[in-house]
Amino acid sequence: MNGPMVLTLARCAALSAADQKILAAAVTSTRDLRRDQDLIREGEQPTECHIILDGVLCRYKLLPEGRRQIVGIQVPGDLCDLSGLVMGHMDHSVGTLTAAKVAVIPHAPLRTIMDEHPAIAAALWQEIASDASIAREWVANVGRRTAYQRVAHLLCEVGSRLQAAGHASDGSFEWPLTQQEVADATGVTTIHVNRMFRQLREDRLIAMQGSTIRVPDWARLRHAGEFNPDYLFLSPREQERPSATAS
Amino acid sequence: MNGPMVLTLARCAALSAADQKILAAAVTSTRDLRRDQDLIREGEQPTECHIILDGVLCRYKLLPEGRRQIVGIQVPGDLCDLSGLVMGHMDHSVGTLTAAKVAVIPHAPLRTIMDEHPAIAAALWQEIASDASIAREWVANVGRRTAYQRVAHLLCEVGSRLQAAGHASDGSFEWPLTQQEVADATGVTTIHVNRMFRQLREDRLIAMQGSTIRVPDWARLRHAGEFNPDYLFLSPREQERPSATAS
DNA sequence: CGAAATTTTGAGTTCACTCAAGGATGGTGG
DNA sequence: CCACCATCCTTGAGTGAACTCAAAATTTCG
Repeated sequence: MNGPMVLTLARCAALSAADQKILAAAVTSTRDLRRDQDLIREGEQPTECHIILDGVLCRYKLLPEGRRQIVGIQVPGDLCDLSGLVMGHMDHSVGTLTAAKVAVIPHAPLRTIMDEHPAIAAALWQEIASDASIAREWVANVGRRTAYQRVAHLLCEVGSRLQAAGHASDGSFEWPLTQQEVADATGVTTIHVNRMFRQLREDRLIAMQGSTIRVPDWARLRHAGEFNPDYLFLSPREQERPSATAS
Repeated sequence: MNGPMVLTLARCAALSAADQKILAAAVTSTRDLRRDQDLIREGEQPTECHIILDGVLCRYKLLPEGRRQIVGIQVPGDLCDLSGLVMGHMDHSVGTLTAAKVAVIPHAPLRTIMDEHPAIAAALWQEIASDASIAREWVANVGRRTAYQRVAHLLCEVGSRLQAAGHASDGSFEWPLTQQEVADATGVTTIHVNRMFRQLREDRLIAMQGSTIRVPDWARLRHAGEFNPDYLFLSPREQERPSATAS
């Protein structure tokens, strides 16, 4: 492995240091991806899994007439193609939203490790179950919330998860999505997303400078997006809410 | 157990007869549920799992102001609260859409069985992973399809799954949802669902008599709903498409 | 520095929503 | 067995949130 690889599985709270080391040892290589590159495509039958070391990716589906729906965001620490391991083929594609770096673990040794280390198997179970939970929350988000609420909710989720992954500080973080991508994630048009961002700015729920977003008052943004982080199943350590005075 | 219980796990294709017997032996009791009754509620920490023997249930989330989003449908053969086993607490509620009967398996013995029978553990993995896949397809459905397409898509999914569960014949099946519930599943209003049903009828994509729906031409309905069953991961045996001339 | 991608704004349109009300259906009890 | 009540389904008319089309301003990056 190239130097001291930082492999912090998102659900590592359930893993001992020894188990984490075992997983890290199974990594055969890393891959650097540029922005807007696919890691896997729907229908493919992958033979390896990927853990995100850096960068932000998304799960998405393509529909007729060029429509696209982003069905999930993946941040560092996430295992992004377990469904390929479990089901044999991918029901969706995974691609980058930013330049990214992923660790590669072939399926075969991973299966062996899971057989021999129940705690690791349990952590991977949780990864899949939390993916399912997040997808269900997204159904509710696009199904029953207004465009304004959907964008606020997405801001909360991405902010919380970047914070948990150690990529936010003091309520500020790099926003990894273009407005086109926010549109594909929330099921509205790009133009309308732009109007919602403007309104969120006017309402002082967010402040943007370039691609950095600052949230002056998380409680208000959470309220606006009806956001309750329970569905993310972040471990208590990660739960630390991005508060204004975290410092 | 009360008589010859029919416990056909939806993903039983992956299970030997012996393994199925082991699972069935873990069932401690059955529960009869009336229509519109909750099996589990969001936030609860269940100590047992349920396999649907008969009837149709749904996963749902409640939102402020009485809004509700149904995030999944469960048919006979489905294991409907594995997420409670894996994550400790429920991120959503599960309730009946029709009168139903479920088999109860306590968590503790189930964990033991999973440790000792990898094939059973694998089947449960697949159950969770397919839940996640279905939820992602639902995100795309409510996010990027018109009301007409959403209802057509739901008709296809429920029809296919009832068919796979042995509850449909010759392209006809009992439709288990009220229009209110279809609205909660597709993210539109009840009134608009009614108009979409009318249009589907006028377009000869479905025919209804009472709560029985007949689909004269599955290919056309699938096309209308952009429905591709791959995301359901039905086993080849169950894959048999409800065709017009199934007899 | 220039080309391409992204963001921003305006004007008009439409799909789906709200409000309102009548009709069908099915279960329950007298 | 029928009357009644509750739920569910159906339809119409007007409204509004989000969409489409068009185009300019800004940022990013080779």
